[in-house]
Amino acid sequence: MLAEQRRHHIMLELQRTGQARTSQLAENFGVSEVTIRSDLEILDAKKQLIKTHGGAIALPAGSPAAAFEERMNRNFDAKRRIAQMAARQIIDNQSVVFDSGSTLLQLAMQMPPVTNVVVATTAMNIAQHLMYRPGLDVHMIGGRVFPNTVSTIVSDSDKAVGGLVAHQAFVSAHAIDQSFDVVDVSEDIARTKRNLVRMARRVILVADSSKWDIGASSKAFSLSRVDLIITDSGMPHGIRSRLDKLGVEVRYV
Amino acid sequence: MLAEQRRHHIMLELQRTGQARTSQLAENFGVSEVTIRSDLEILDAKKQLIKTHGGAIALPAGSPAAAFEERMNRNFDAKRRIAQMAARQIIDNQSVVFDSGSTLLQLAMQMPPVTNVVVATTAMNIAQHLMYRPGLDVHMIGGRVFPNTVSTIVSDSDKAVGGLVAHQAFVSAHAIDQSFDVVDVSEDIARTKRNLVRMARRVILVADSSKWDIGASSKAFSLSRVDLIITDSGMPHGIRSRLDKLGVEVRYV
DNA sequence: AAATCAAAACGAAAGAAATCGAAATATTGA
DNA sequence: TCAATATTTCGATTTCTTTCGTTTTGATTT
Repeated sequence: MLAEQRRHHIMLELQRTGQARTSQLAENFGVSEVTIRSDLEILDAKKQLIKTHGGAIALPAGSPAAAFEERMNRNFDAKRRIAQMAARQIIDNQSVVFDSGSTLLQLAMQMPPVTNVVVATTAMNIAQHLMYRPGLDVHMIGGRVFPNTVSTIVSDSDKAVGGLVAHQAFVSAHAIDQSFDVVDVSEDIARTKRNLVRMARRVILVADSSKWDIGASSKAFSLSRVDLIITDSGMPHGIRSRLDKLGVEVRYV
Repeated sequence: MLAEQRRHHIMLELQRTGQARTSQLAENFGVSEVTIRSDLEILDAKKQLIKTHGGAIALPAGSPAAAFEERMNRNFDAKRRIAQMAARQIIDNQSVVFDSGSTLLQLAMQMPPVTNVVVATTAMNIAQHLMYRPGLDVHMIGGRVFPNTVSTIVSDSDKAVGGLVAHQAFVSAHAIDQSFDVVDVSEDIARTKRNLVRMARRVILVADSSKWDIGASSKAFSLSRVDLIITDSGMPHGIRSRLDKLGVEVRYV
């Protein structure tokens, strides 16, 4: 049986029962568990299922918002620690820009009490989390709404927040490729991140270690444009030594 | 059963009954209570439930969101009928602007299937309702976020959607005073409505009859600027006869 | 209020199952 | 055949789960 066909059958099984165990699938198809795991990883990357410990579960039915919630849980612990460290960078009387994404939502949820801070964001869920907090002035950056991340696509940063120049921008990465460029799945999203970066004097990148050395189609900006990288220490050794030589401040949590 | 799926089922049980006991869950899933407790701890850390002695309870409904729900239910039937009529004004290949508020959210929820329609709105809840719909291009109009209505305050319409000129604007009223001006509680909100109206060639006002002949501090715009008023017939007779003489098209639902 | 008691929760340690990384081997398609 | 892709093997690591003794909690009684 061809690999592609086997993956299709995995999807069928998953749609039938809602879950599938690695061990079970390996036995059924007569291949090793490692092979099944790589199948699941591929299907997960295509957002056709959600890989879990021991197997995989079907995507939550209906709302893609539920799917976002599920993805929020991935690498949750690393994201939380990264967000905690990032939150400490925010001080009173500052204006900050928040990108969208699960790590940034975590950051919003962990934000310490501050006074007179302006937050501008493209993410609706972040705006809704922060808008009731005292001491915060929350601005939604307008643009076309992108359902996957519940956030807006920004075409031109000048018009974004009336020419606001922020002290700091907190940006996440979908992936970081071999030449140390922050890349994303579409030019729209890449351009948005590029514009957010342009809005701030200091750029802080938050990225858990699963993002390193992965390619994607559209370049957003180079790591050299970043002032501080907050990540966890789970990336391959080669990456880490190159990163330390780059001259950008890196903090491992 | 996979661990991840068990946690999902715990959430379902919690949403159904509002609470769950550790002992009960352990028995149902056939695992030890320690395992259930670790599940609850993980879910608690993700703020999906609140762990208590003996089990867990569902998250309390957010108070400000609940207040909006409350407003939504007031005069619900009239709002729904008004929204239905308003929805019929939207046709293919148009661009429309939606104000925020409960009647407009109703309108978004009742929107018929259309193709190639651009919707620009200041209301985050409306944007989130519409963003998954095919045939729609949803734009969030940026600005400072106003918690009461979960929407943005627009300071300058020119910068709002890159100079978008819409075919129609659907605007709600907080109140309409004796001189037939649409008025609101703050200058910020009034200015926002004024800007939305300015963005469109045709203005449609949706207002249930409880809004008539009530004063408020800040004028948004005059009724003479409106092309079509959709309301129910519950207002005082004096108002209605004056309204019919105004020269603006009025539909009663 | 203070004392009491059973149920529940916690901590640590250990066992089992599953995953990951890397290198070796097999299969496929031009 | 060659190169690219798929698959397996194997040891190290992580995650999940349970057991058991101790501590905490919440309700009841004094």
